[in-house]
Amino acid sequence: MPSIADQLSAKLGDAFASLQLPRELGRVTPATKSGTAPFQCNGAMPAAKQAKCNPRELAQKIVDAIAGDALIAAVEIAGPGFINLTPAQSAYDARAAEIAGDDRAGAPLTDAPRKVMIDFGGPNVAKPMHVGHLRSSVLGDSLQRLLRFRGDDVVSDIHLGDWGLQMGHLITELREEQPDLPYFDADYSGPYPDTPPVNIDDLARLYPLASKKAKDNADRLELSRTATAELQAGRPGYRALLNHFIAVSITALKQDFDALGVHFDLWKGESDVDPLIPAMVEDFKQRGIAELSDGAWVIHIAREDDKKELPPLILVTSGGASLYGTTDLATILDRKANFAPDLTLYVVDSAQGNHFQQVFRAAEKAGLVKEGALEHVNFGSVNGTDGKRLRTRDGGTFRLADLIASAIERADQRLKEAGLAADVGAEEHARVARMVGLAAIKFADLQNYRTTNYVFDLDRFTSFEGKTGPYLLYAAVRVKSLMRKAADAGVKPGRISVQADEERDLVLALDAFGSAIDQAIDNRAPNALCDHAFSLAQAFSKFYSACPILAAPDDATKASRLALAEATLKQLELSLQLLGMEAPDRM
RNA sequence: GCACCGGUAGCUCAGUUGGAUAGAGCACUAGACUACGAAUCUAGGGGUCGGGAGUUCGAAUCUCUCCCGGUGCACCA
Repeated sequence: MPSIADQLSAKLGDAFASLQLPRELGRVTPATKSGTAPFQCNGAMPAAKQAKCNPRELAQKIVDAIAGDALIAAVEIAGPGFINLTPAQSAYDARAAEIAGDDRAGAPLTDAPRKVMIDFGGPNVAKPMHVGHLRSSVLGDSLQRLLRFRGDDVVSDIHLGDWGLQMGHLITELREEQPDLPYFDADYSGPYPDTPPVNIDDLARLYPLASKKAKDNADRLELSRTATAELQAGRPGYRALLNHFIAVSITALKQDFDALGVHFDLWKGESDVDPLIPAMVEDFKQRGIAELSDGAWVIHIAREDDKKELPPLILVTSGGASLYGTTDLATILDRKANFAPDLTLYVVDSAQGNHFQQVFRAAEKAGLVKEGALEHVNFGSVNGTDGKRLRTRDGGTFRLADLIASAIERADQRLKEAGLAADVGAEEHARVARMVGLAAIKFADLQNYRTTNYVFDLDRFTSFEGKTGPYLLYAAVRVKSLMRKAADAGVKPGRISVQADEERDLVLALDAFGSAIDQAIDNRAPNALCDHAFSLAQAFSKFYSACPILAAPDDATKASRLALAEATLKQLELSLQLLGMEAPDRM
């Protein structure tokens, strides 16, 4: 059974179609104006414009066409031509029963599943993850959950940054520290040691050192460039080192992402597509896609109607090295061969807009993909309370691991202050603090539309009051507690009969689940689902305070209200899950 | 200079793709615990939607222009 809004849309669509007007104009949405009927249709006004007639008269014809329908209890025309709709009591009861009995809590599956590749996370082998990776990870993870839930075939790839100059930096800096390692001896014929010469802390230390030196020393930079080119040309010692770097890095990253509750299907990196590059470059040269310019092979991607001058994508540098545009193109080939996605989403910050425009155009020009099959899901920056990019006290970049740890610690404090999760044992208390801390930062991140820069304020995020992750967890925990009490009292959920206003409003909130998911997916922005989860929790709170359940006057009412509570819990937990959050049983 | 992303209540942010009197949370004011978890609920004050012009029955939303903040502009990723 579709949502009440969709059922009404179908009726109104029929009515518009019967008047030779576009069916889409019959779309019914929740009313924006409180105090009127719960649903509205605005289609009469654009239709009147199109048919050059009076909108109120046209609205009247629509109303006549739907007159007497069992689904609709009342219709009225208001203002310039709004059609306000009140569904029949039976529609609420039936829809509530449907949601209560549905594992998907009323959210439909897509009827046109796609193959979607989603590229997010994108951590760097050379550098520890920082705040910037938080948004990509949290947003990308929620998107993959949403797409899968709606029925698409999804593959996620972390797309590790393990190629290019940064690797040259690591190699040359390690060489300065430990020149006697066999990896640097060009005459050494192997085998190389199995034990890595560095740990994750070494990697985190070496890269900034080299990067800083190279910044004001051209010779030092050249050293790294040469090493990069040698690595890419296949120098065995450097390849062996690269493998160590990647292995050490992945071990650490897996811990971080497990802790964050974020999953990737593929742990591929830029270096994985290196074998594809020579043939790809050769193909581009032969087909005239790539051209020689200042000693470099480039792909011109500017178009005549461009408002700005777009620089070409550099495929091969004059030094013979490939850049990240090169590996991105090769990655598109690799994914095409292994998965053939209909759509690829790149969840990467807005600053890289130019780069993706270059890559997408180059890929289209080379005929690798259909137009529109690649999409940059861009997002804004994370700022401190001063409005500038989040920094540590001494001005350094904020490590993601530290950020998460402080959120969990703050959540722990909050729980203790409120006397929550007090009698569950130390281990369970720590588990609850983790869930609350992660919910705090994930919800805070996702509730903003992705392109806005948002202010990171841990005190606000970890509050149990207001529009926060912890509040939603609390709301779910409260319903769980209610369900246990009901079980103890022998009350069982039963047939739903919507009576009170608060019950009706709760059903209306439940009814909007599917459209919230659609909106989140269509905009590639889960904030629509955050809004839904919050308004559902609010609708439940109102219902909860206005409509006693276990103390209801009769058994039928108890059973009906308990069924509503159960349906709410199911949908709330599903929503949280799609946002990458999890509620404990008690806290 | 050019381009991209922003500018909405004191603060932090939504706004279903052009609809009705622009919403939420926090903060503030006043109420409600002999109460299924009051971390809740009820009511209230608070706005030149950055400025201006245009498109039309109707604009926070579309077009143009200007102002402010952030970001990016061939061999880093």
